[in-house]
Amino acid sequence: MKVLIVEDDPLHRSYLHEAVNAALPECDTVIEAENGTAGEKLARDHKSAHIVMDLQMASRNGIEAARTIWKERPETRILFWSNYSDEAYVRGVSRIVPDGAAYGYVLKSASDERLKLALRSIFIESQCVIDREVRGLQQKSLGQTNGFTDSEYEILVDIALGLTDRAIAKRRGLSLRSVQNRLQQLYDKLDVYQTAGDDHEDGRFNLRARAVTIAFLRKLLNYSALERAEAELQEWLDGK
Amino acid sequence: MKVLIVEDDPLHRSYLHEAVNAALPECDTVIEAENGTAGEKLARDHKSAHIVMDLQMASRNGIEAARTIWKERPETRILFWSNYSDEAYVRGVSRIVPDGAAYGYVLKSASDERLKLALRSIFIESQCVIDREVRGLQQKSLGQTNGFTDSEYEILVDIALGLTDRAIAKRRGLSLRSVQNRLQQLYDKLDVYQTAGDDHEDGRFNLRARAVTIAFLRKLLNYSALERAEAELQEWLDGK
DNA sequence: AAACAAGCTGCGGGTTTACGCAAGACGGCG
DNA sequence: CGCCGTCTTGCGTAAACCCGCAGCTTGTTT
Repeated sequence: MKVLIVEDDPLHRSYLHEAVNAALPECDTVIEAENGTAGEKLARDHKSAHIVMDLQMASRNGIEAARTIWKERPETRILFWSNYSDEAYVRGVSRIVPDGAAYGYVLKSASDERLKLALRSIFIESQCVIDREVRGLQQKSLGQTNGFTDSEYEILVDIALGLTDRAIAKRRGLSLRSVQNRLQQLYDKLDVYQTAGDDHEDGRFNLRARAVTIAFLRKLLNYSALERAEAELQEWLDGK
Repeated sequence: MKVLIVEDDPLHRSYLHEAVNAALPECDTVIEAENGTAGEKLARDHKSAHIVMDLQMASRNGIEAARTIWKERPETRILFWSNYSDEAYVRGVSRIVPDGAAYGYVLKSASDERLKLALRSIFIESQCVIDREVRGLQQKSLGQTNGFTDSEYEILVDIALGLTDRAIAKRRGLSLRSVQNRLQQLYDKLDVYQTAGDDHEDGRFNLRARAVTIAFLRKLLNYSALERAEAELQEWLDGK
């Protein structure tokens, strides 16, 4: 059995290496990559079936890498090992995991024991292991209550990118009014009004900008999500 | 000699601990804190004069902590040890360092050797040690060319928070038109137009939102800067 | 089939933004 | 002192944004 580790930080990488050795005696080879790009390449070359991967990496982040890896071989088992449980990450991962694939999401703050258990569960038993904290987010995020629909999230990303209503309409194939409808819906859910008007007339917020701010503060968006969205946007722009 | 380490990540913390021991034989005590709040408290209790600190921490980030520590005892020597050289961090640090204080900014990607050297330079020789990469940013950031004035940065933060022109005017004691002037200035510097109109009429951006996006992508803003700004805003709002 | 909820769309109007134009205000400089 | 560059402010306009109202198209429920 072979395990591929994809992780930026040398300290964390060697820690993972040890953890893998300790948890999986049946594993005879461990290979390492220090960024997403290298990770993809190694996964392809070695036909890796077992991967442990960080989400936040400079060159090409974990979600990007995982997507292309899973596209090539959907049965690959991936354990995401991340510092954060940003809703943006959780949503990003949920979007790309293939049907029936075994994967895991464990926080770096988890104990050695938990990490080892997760390694065995996923790689040996093919079971999904999602950190409790992440699980909670996932439920409320994908469930309708208090969560955001895909279309709501989509428009959130669009205004975060700085598109005008008109541009969004064109991009998503909607009328201007529909875009604005969705915006209102979004403003509602993000509670932009509460913080906005308050009592006085003066403390007003710019709804559109404020929505993005709140989304950021709530980690519904983060840098990596923005980066990804920006890349998609450019792609779309080039395709006229 | 006593050294205080303030760092989230246990692995990095113990690495730092070892590095300090190796680099500073004259150091007899090392104490550790795992977040900014605890760091402040320990610094106060122990009257720490030598601190190594991460910037990105969950509970209270390094900049916040450093500010209050320096406020109480400006001669404290602090070495910032960070993963990133976001312009937002660099600017944040430059703002709070007291006149003549010895401090350092070293990236986590630096070699053991560099870290040890920095430790000795700052704590023993009272010299400032700024990572080359960070230094570059600092120069161009604070120098006028291609850098952002304080007033430009200020208004960038304000729109990133989602304030309206009117609210900004009130907050900063300016007229509406002046606020809009500064916005235009900002749009210019951020090159919002280039990406905006391009050729066609359709691909238009919402300048205000786009400026924030670009600032984020360029790491002129980041989560921690936003968080800080939001806290200041709330404070201002409460003070009517 | 009728009833209903949910989403898309056009219309209209009130507000906010973006910005050109031009008139002061302030600080250096020859 | 007068000249000049930078910053501020008011006026005015065109565009973009926010949103209530109402008519339509769906898919779902009873």
